Amino acid sequence: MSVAPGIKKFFTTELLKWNIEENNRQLPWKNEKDPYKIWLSEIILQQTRAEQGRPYYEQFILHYPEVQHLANALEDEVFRLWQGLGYYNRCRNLIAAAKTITQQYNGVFPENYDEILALKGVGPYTAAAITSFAFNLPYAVLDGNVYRVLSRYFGIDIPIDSTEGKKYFQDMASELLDKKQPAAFNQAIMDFGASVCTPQLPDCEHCPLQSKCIAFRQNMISLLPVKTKKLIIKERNFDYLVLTTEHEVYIQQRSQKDIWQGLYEFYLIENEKNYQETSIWQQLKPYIQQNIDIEFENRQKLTHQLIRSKFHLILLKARPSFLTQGIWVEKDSLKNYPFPKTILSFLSRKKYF
DNA sequence: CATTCGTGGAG
DNA sequence: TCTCCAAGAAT
Repeated sequence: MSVAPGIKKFFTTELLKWNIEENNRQLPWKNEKDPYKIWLSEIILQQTRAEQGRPYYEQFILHYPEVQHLANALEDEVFRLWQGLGYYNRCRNLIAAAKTITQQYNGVFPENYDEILALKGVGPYTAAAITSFAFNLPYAVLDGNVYRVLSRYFGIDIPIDSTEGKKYFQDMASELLDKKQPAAFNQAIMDFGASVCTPQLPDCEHCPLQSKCIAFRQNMISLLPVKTKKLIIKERNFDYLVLTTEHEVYIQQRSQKDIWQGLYEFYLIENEKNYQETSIWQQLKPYIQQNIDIEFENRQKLTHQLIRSKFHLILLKARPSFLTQGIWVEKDSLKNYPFPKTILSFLSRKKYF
């Protein structure tokens, strides 16, 4: 890192000063020292805005005040609490890690970096956050905020989504880290990125780092950080057969390896121009009492996908014998199962359920 | 190493 | 309506 020492010193000093003066953001996990609660908040906050994650964090703490409560909970119940947060693999890993801590570590949260990193769902960022916040160990966090702040202040145009960029910025963050107060430094740089050095329209006017910020001086703020990869949006068409009998509905749990893993849904036919030409429809035909075609349709824009879902409400005379992968549940008990937003928006109309 | 995983806020 | 992207990790 060929930067004048004075520039680095200025960065750390001003950042910590800013943190003391402007640290008035009231978030429940702020200044928390319990590693369990820090871990929980960090998993919830991965790729998630603080205000979106906050109510989930509060519910989890309420239901599972200690790690063994989480480890012993029913999986569907935990997924119900996670419902709506997205990235459901985090939830599965959360449960797995809770079991590891409870069983392998006898309920005591491990205190060193490598053991914490080995927990399911914990990567370099989360391990650094937990060790620094809970135990004040000198590990520098590297998240979206840190990439942005460092790339702008030091004027680095190495793509942050490249292998080279990851190593470069991690080394830089580690070097800048105030080893005497890693918790405060990590907290400061992330808060600063979230509230001053924001992705769009950063508040350069009131920025304490402005005078030495390369991006500001060279009018490069909007160009940094650099990313190379472009998002490719995949389009998918879902036809949901909402199979019902008089009192029951057929639902099935989504398998791994795809979106919404672990959540439930109705019988799904994907990417067929006409669902009534499928073999499953031919099998269903003799059971059908009433078919309300395309009762409800919606589009869900995901980060990497555009999903168009059509819901076909179908009343059957009886349970077909060939549907074995899912379960039949009382219409009233649907609220006990976790569903993706697309399904919930259908259910929320409460016209039939 | 490139791809994939949700949802919602903001401009 | 469209785009970006958020306290990243697993595969």
